[in-house]
Amino acid sequence: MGAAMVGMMKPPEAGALDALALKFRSLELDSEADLQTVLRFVKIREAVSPGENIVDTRSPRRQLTVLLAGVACLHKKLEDDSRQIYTFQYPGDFCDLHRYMLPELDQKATVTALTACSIGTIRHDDLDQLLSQHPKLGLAFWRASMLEASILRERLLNISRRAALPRVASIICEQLARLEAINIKSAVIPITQVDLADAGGLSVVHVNRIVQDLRKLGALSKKTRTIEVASKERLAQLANFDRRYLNMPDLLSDWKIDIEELADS
Amino acid sequence: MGAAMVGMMKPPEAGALDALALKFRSLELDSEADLQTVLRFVKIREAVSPGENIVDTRSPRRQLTVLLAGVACLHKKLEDDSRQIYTFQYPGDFCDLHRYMLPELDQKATVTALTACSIGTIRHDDLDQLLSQHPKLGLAFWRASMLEASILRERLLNISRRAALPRVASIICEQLARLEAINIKSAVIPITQVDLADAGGLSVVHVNRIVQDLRKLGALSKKTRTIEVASKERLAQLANFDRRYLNMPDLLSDWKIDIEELADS
DNA sequence: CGGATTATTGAGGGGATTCAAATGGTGTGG
DNA sequence: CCACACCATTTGAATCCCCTCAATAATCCG
Repeated sequence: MGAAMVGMMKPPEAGALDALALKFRSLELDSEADLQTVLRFVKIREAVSPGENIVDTRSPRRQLTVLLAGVACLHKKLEDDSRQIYTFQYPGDFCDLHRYMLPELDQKATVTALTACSIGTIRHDDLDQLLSQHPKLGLAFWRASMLEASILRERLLNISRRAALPRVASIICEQLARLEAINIKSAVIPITQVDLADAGGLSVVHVNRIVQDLRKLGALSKKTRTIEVASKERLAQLANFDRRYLNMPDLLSDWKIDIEELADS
Repeated sequence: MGAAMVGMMKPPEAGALDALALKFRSLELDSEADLQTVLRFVKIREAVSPGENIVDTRSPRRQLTVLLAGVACLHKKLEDDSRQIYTFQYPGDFCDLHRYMLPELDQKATVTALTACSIGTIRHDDLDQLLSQHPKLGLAFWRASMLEASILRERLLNISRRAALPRVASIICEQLARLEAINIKSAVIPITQVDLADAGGLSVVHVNRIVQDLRKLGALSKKTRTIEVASKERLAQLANFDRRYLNMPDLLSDWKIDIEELADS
């Protein structure tokens, strides 16, 4: 509908940018004109298979990458070749904003597709122009970065101070909430136990035991070997999950919010 | 010198904003005019004693707080009243940017003075105007947020995947580098072992043992009971420290950079 | 069908925790 | 100026959560 409003011919890839448009709206980019302008600069790239890198140290540094479909993760390999997953990325998320603003940063951090993904790119040159001509756009990107920081803080807290079970439960809750926010209602989290381990700072073996505990406790489904949520409420309770750090509209949500938590703040 | 260039009377608190000016320059805010404009909107507040909150849930939500002198930390209390320190803050750092952009976020996160601090504030209303009239300012704040995210990622990685000794060593390295970046050359890190524990996700008892190990290994000074760096090189080596994530100019620095690390990236 | 990745289960070890107590340093007030 | 309280630091002992190692299913993909 957005595209129609500005009277453009629908391009063949119509719909491909819906996720990105939704993202910008959630970042409070109010101006429909600004939104349509930036969308026009997105080039849609070929699909990426699971396990392939979307952004790595060898990628050209002259463009911003946007995830349009699929699930990816930002991660880094350590000296002992263990892996830390910083964040999971969903349709609409920006993969490498840090490379645009602080190009010297995070040389080794890479983005890898976890499922089949499709991506778009915006040239850095174009972004320079867009930002100078549409200042509101900068504020939206800024919000995106702050949201990422908020997610990192929450994960830091979980890894640092919580036991394995609430930790794993929290990560699953987050993914569920983020999937909901982009209208993906599936109870299956498209993430392996290996990924959970690398994101949560646990061994795969222990994650497996925790997952089985979560199944016994009624939070996850016992029927599959995948991560399938059986009871969102039970999971959130075990995780002590407070989704406010994700800064999402409550519209779609029927999460239990702890009343006293709200009251004393 | 900056203030003189625009022909202003030097206010009584001349020099108080130097740290903030330095910060903005490090965030690549090139325009001296923009810089002077924003500095003019900073109100200097009274001093804050160690242990007192600079920003908490009861603070008015209508202003941005800037640390002008001293050391503070952004942290959050958990349900079991343990504490997670997200980041340490130094002169020039913004304490509560997140409250400006995403006011619903991180309700419970507070900023507390670790040493005697002095702070400044900018009203959110003024910030609204400043940002719309000086778009470059928004990019600088955006960079500040990305830098914070970078620091969070590094800490996440440390806590998640490294043993206690390199973990503690890394945190100390970071503080040393950040102090250097604002021209504070002291080898004493103004942080207690309790703070180190809360930042590193360790118990105080264990941090103490690690600190003693670091002293035996020649990284910290044996002469004091404070955290005093005896050998920056040794510490960085034990920490496997790569300061690039801090995005700092190398000007002031004589840190050893691992050559092969640079070569293969 | 074979190779690779993921999931699962068992056993044993270790790093960090918790509990408990003593020491040293600092500041406040009598 | 000392006494006392408070906090940070230090040390010891016992415990436990999670890890590593190892091996076996189950699943996916070409």
